[in-house]
Amino acid sequence: MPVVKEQKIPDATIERVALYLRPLEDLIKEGVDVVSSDKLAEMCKVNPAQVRKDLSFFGEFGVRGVGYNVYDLIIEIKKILASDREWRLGIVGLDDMGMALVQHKNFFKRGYKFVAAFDSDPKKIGQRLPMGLTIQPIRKIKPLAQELGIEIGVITTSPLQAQAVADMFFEVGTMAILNFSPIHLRKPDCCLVQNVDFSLTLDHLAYRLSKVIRV
Amino acid sequence: MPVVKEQKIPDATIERVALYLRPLEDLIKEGVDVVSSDKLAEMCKVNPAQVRKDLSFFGEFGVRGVGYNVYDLIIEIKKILASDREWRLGIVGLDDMGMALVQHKNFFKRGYKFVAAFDSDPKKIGQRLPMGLTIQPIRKIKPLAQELGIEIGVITTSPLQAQAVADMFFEVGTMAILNFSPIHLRKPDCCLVQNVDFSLTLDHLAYRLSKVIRV
DNA sequence: CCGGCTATGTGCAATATTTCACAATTTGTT
DNA sequence: AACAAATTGTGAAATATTGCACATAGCCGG
Repeated sequence: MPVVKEQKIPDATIERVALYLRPLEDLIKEGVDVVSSDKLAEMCKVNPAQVRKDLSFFGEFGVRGVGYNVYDLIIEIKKILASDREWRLGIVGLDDMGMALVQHKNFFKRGYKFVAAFDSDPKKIGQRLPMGLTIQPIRKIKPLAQELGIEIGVITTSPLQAQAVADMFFEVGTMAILNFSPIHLRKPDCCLVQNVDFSLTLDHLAYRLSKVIRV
Repeated sequence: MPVVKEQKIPDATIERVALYLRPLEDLIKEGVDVVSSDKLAEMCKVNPAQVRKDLSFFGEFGVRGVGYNVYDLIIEIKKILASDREWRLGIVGLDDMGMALVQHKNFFKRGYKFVAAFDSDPKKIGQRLPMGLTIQPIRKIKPLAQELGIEIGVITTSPLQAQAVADMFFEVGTMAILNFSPIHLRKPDCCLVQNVDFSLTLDHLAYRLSKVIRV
């Protein structure tokens, strides 16, 4: 009887559980339908006990002596992550980064669907995107976010505009922002902001590289 | 007498130390030249003791009763992260994502310099980029990476090409890859791969959002 | 239907990270 | 020169995460 325990779930666990998804999908493609924690752990370069413990936070998905049914586990993980449904995204800023995100095929596959696109550049407004969207002016963010039920706002504007754009989303009930702009966004307590900062990623890589080189 | 201790430094510490950099640079712009761990912690939404402990892994940079000199601390953090020098990057794949990265101003400011660009699309080869680079064919990766001393390879190709491209870099001594392709790259033990996967980021955000909504 | 085999789920120990709390040090004031 | 105020650096406690090790449970062959 799988029961979700009332317990604090480590952030790292959520991250790993999301990570398990892609290898599992690869297994499906290969026609494999049962996988052990050992196998999955090896594919993800983590500890097998960790895989089992991670999953056990959310229920009992395996069969002792056998392993996990790959298909079922994918379904369960999607339920856990709330990615067993469609999420409606709006994007602001359609320079190269924005265009790259809008066309990103994995988003669509995983149920992340861009339902509106906004830019402040008059030259861009009115342009059709490959995905069938038309670029809207910034002033349409509030009405459209509300009308279309945008749940996640993706911001790739300059840092100068980012806060104002985020505030517009917050005002009409969009509670999550994926922020590519290098600025710390102020936000209401109930809302979520997830920053993506490639400079930080490169800083970390450079740090590790400098250690390797020195050795 | 600042001494770097022989001790394992948590990954999270490295990440936070990199994070401290931007607020510190903001302080410089505002003309502030001394900052306390409390102030810096507040700006970064972390615990003040954590700021002090993080820095203390690398030396003693503050003055008791006073705080940290902002300018000096920036210099020290850059030394810590090995971002007190130029890093030479090569990028493979110049669709929107690649173009966005090449033009990313923060990279340049932080010393990350693209010295070559490669693509497999014959239509793209020979094109000049705004940064003064000319797009080269894939077969030039090995000679150019070697000749130009590329230290970090940035891969934004399709997953089908990513492994082959990574291998070319590894073969000529490029020891770090920043990988935007949704595939787990095989690598020699001495080399580093840092993956960037927006689907995972969105999965995590959607998870947190679903908790907030439910409450 | 029993016994052997296998791989999960989990209590507990080991490790790692964060936070507290305070001694140490500097500056400024009388 | 002594003292008050401020803020660092850090040992030690508190908390969190990871990994081990094994009891438990399902499967299969005879």
